[in-house]
Amino acid sequence: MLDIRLLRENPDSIKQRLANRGGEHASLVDQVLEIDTQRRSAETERQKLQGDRNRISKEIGIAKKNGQDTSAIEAEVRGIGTRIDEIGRDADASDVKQRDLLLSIPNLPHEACPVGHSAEENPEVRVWGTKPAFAFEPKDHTAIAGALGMIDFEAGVKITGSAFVVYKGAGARLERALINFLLDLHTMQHGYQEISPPLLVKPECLVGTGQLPKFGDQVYHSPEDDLYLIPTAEVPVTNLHREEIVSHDKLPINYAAYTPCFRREAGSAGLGTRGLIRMHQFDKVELVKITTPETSVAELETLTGHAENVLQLLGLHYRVIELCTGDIGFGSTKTYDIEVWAPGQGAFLEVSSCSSFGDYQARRMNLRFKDENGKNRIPHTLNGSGTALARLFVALVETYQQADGSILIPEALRGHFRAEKIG
RNA sequence: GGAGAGAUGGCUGAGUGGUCGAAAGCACAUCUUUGCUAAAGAUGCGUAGCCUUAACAGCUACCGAGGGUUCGAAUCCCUCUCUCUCCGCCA
Repeated sequence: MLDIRLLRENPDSIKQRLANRGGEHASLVDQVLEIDTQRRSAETERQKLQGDRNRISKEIGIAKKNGQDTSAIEAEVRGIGTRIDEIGRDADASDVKQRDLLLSIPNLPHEACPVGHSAEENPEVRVWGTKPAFAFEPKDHTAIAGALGMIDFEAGVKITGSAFVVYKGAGARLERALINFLLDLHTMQHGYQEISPPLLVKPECLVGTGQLPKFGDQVYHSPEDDLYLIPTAEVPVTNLHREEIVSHDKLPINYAAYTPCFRREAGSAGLGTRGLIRMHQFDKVELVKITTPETSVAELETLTGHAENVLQLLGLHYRVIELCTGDIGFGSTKTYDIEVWAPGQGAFLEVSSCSSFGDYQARRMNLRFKDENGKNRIPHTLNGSGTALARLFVALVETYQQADGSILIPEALRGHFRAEKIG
């Protein structure tokens, strides 16, 4: 959520920066400002009337104590009360409307975020490693894992539906080894505290991180309980401190959480046609940071480095790209995507998206921190995948496939997998 | 699921219709004093909004949440949420 004061003071520069995202946001800004004017005038009027009522009511109390008749003055205050109700309804309605509008305006891209219209204009930041060479034609992960009995795509469809999958045997064990490897790396080497959150959350949490109200159709919902299945651990973990004022000496807060993630992927093309690449349910280890505004830019680099370290340790070729203003997410100010090379696909797959949200999420969830001077300020929130599991699985299987159809387990993972190869 | 108790400021805890945004204590901050590593005193010490300002100040709202009664609600009524205790059930 943007600060209404920023909008009041610099509406034109806000519109300009939002325009870099593409899409039509200027009229939303105008609407908010119009409502804001109405809201404030109603609010001022209401408060003046409330002040009148308080003062006169106090006089009634005193008069009654002195045994005086107060019926006339009571009638007067009754009239004020009616006015307060009327004006109050207007003020409250404007308030709700203003908040709704603010919640539907995306975040401002950071000054450092490259300006561009679409994914084609995302600059490549760096590349690590090289494409592995094969003495044979590398196979697709569905073929390799299928042959080894690691994944049963048909069973997933049978018990749930398309874009759900059943891991079996070495496949399930590889998935579990990866989870443990990632959690151990981030908690023991990178200094994150491990969190194991609920997978169902209240709607307020999704409002806090920005999925609601705009993207409700992408999230699974249980209407009986009004609970949502999390699309990412970012939601419960960032919301751990919703409505809180944390002390400055607690910052930065660093959390790592493994959870399954659930996404409806409504409107996504190609679902279920490419093995593990786009699923309704997938595992992910998520990194979340809450920082001071002064350190968030540097922390985004650190966070991205932690995610990259995963791929480096596993010996997987990857590149880092920065998303341009036309491609960054709704709440993000600046985003790096990490894409791992999958030889069987002949393509890079996005396994991590690392973003700084500035104060956008924190303002939505009323998260604040008390600084050294005792002032309440709004912290910055960041998150990044460290990393998504299904696509990491794909890259790993396709990169380490052998001519005989077996899969070599990279050195760093052997302690967790407890074997050197599959097949 | 059943029965009971409760929810007040960072914490403890008073307050059952009229200067209560809320006593007192603790904690915390600043200052003073004595002095020595502890104590005494003074002052300050919630959040948000509105209106203003150079700044201070002022006004309004908030005593779990929402609604109601009333000229006036922390206080009375209703609904909900949560916590605790006991019983039942369950992993």
